Amino acid sequence: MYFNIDPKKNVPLYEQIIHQVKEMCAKGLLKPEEKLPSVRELSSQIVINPNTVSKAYKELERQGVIMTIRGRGTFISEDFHFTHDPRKSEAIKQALKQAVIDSHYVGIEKEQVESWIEEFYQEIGGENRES
Amino acid sequence: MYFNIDPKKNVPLYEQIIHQVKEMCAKGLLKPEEKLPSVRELSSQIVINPNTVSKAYKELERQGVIMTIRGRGTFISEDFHFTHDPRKSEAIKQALKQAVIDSHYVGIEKEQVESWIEEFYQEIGGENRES
Amino acid sequence: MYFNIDPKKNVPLYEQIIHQVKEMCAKGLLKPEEKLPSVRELSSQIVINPNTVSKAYKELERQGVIMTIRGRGTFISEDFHFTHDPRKSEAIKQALKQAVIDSHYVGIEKEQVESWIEEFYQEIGGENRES
Amino acid sequence: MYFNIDPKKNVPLYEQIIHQVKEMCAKGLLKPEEKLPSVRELSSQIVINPNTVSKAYKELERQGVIMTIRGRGTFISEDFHFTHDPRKSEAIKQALKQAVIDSHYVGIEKEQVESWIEEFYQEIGGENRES
DNA sequence: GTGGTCTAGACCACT
DNA sequence: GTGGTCTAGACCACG
Repeated sequence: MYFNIDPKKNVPLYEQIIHQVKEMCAKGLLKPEEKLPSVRELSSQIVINPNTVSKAYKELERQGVIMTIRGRGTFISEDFHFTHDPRKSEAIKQALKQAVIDSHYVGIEKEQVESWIEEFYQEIGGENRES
Repeated sequence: MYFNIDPKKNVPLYEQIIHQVKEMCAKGLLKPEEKLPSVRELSSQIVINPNTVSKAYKELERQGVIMTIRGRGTFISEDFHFTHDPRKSEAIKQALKQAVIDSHYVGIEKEQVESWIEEFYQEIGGENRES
Repeated sequence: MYFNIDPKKNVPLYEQIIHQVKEMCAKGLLKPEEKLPSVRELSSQIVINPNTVSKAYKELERQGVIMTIRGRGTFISEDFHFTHDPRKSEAIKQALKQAVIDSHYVGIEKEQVESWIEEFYQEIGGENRES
Repeated sequence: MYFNIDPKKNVPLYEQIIHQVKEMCAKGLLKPEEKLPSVRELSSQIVINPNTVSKAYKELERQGVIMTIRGRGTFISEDFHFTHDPRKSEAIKQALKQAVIDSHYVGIEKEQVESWIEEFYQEIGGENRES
């Protein structure tokens, strides 16, 4: 459970938390039913306001990635199932398109992008929670 | 020069303009030295505050994508060259990673992502301005 | 006496117990004077903190649904009578209104809601304790 | 746009706002594309913290009831479509069941409940946004 | 002007 | 101990 939060990034702190939790889940570093650090714990660990951590946890719960049990804490969902939201799907496609165009302007080759994609799927691979 | 701006998206309007200009350039729909609509023209065309268009143009100029000639108007740069900024490169890699993870949570298959990437490069295709 | 308690719900555990006891009473599955499991029994049966069960029993007793006889245990009241509290009545009306509005937003038809209501009253049916 | 918020209720303030907006929409008192009061406006009107109003608006947006346009304000969605979430559906059914059981304990007759339901649908009727 | 993010600190309900 | 709610007040990005 090591978080790497950077307040200098223009990505909101709570989103950085969301991203990292999802990444750790996807990579199998966090297993279903595993306990996450409590709001207060994590907030003091990464020196951030508890409300900010809470906001991230709430959003993760809304997405079905984690679940909270009253008085006991927060845990990785054991019964995650895909959303298949067409709006999100479209948003992701746009994000990919934008990344490709931006990469083109920075002089990154197509092969580089494809190898990155391959690399990301390697990291997830095999550990896929649905398998 | 058809812009597709949607104020309901959570992407800032000025960024949407930037994205679309860059996309059109990458696809060859806008050629070097081609004239862009004036701030006033564009702002009335897409019903938007002129300041917003101005902000987008300023940023595009800063990135070297377009250039303004006083009294003549705004044009696509003819001498654009890649930046190779390692920070931007890293940011793009992170964006790609996040898109891959998010797609995983929405139930999008690896093949779908790869086909999208291929599709985007097809669109840019032989029209690459520096080829 | 089968309880179905789910700590993942956002309904407090002690309220879930209260609901289920009242439901079983209303359906006639628990008859007046019938003995309830002791706090310890129930808390170990549904794997829950004894304090939580105790809290539920206290509230049920306050509402007159059950009664505790020191040294003998806890029993369903035989002399329950309606409260006719106008504030509770209003609260229930509001809850129903909210459920109707929410159902509308989820796309549930009026007929579905009415059939559910009918179903619930069927379950309570001729077993009404004061009939 | 009259809100009736009561801090003494045990329903959270932001939920009361959510309920009332949804109710006004369902009744046709708020039309699609209509502007809602700004966060600051509403918060000063009902003497509440802006963050609380913001939280309510965020949740309403998540549910697709309203939409926010950057720098312009918050508006009723014109393209609302049902969610058909089976989990929400089940939650609503449970809420209805609980209301029926509670009403039974307060001495409310079946006919009274049914007449309330009918009344609520009368208020919504005809003005249904999807018609 | 709009909403979005973050902080600091308080109080409460639940277990 | 846990998370949930609310307040007060600050700063920022966007239009």
